[in-house]
Amino acid sequence: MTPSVPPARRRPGGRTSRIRAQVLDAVRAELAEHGYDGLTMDAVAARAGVHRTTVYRRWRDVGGLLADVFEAASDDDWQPRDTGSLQGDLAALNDEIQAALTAQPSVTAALIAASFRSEEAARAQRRLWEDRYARCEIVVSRAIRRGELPPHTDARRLLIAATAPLYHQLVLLRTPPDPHLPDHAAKTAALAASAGAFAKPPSSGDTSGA
Amino acid sequence: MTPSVPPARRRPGGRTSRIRAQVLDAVRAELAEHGYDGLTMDAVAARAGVHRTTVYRRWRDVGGLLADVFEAASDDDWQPRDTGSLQGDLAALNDEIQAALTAQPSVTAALIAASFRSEEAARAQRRLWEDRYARCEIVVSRAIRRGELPPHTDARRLLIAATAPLYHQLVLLRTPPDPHLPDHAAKTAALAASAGAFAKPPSSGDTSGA
DNA sequence: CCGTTAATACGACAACTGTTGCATTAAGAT
DNA sequence: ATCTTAATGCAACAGTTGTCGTATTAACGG
Repeated sequence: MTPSVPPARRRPGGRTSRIRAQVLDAVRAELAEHGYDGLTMDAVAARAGVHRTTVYRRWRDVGGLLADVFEAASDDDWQPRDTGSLQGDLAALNDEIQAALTAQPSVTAALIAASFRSEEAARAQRRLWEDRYARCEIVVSRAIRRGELPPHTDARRLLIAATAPLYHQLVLLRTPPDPHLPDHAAKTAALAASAGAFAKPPSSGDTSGA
Repeated sequence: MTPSVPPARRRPGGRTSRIRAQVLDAVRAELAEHGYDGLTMDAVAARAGVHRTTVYRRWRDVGGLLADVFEAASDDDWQPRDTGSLQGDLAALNDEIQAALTAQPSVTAALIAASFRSEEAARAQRRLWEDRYARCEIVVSRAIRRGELPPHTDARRLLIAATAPLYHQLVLLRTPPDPHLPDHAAKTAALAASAGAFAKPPSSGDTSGA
């Protein structure tokens, strides 16, 4: 019997995948245009040129649509820039975040907002965050290798400390973007990090790095 | 201290205010029970023991209900604790935030999530954030008075740096609560602050604080 | 090529959402 | 106490949302 086919689609042929692409494009477009509130199953189906029942049966509800969009979002080869310094890397990262969140319209911001509408979408989004922060950890290991940071620095906490203020201002507080904030948050986090604020005990059995 | 009558209600008598209280209680209860998605005008009216049309006419939609809840939330005398040190004050603040966000069920978390559903609710929430962060600025001025911080420290940025990681983890990333995070984030922010990371140029015409 | 059947389209339907006109209740004024 | 009318209750309505049975299309296998 089938050795390791993904448990999913039994007929992933041309039409099926074409309709998926049409529908996901429609979701992103509706999100960007009308925000999370304009995202109705009906509008998505109409824009995709597909019948309502097709969308209902394959994706069940708005949460299913969003989850699939998050799924598709991981399929890229993004990685953080290498600027040669920790502060520079964090600032470049923050610049990207600020640009993505303040674009008009911003699919990113709409996706974050929309993820509160369903548990399924929230799970998919959590996986995406996890993926992105994992890819960013190389920024920290590079800094350790350069001697900018003590070994056993907690990469995740440092990255969150550096990026959280941006999300807080733009997503939760919804204040207008501050052009200095990306640099400032990066600088603050780098300062605290080099002072050892994110040191963690070496994980047992791992006495010397690499 | 309300010398001028609010320009609003032409008949704020017993029944009107009683119904408002019933409805807002119902909103909070529905939010806590079923989250933002269970918050329907119909359910609120039913729980409040009020007719649907009454809710529709007075609050128009879910956004109006939420905005009124945010409005009512400012009517308290909350203020940050005074622990004697900057780090202690920030940690106490973070403990409160973490407790509010991880309560089961958490009205706070539900309100944040729900605020993405309407522009009106978002505005009301922005006013509430502004009010809370303004009340917290005394933490910074106390620290300056104690000599823990340089004068002209940017209170808002410091407070956001200290609290943002908590919101990021619990609201956006939705990771399980870390019991050490409140203290750690406070410690990190206090460290950066005392190193002058939040210094700002003295505002013109304000040469010496108070 | 043809047969099988998963995937989609279609149309009808119940349930829910929000609106409107009118009747009823009670707050504020005389 | 009585009057006025703002606020609420009531019932009927149109539009929307989600579901289901069935017909049609096209992907995969021979």
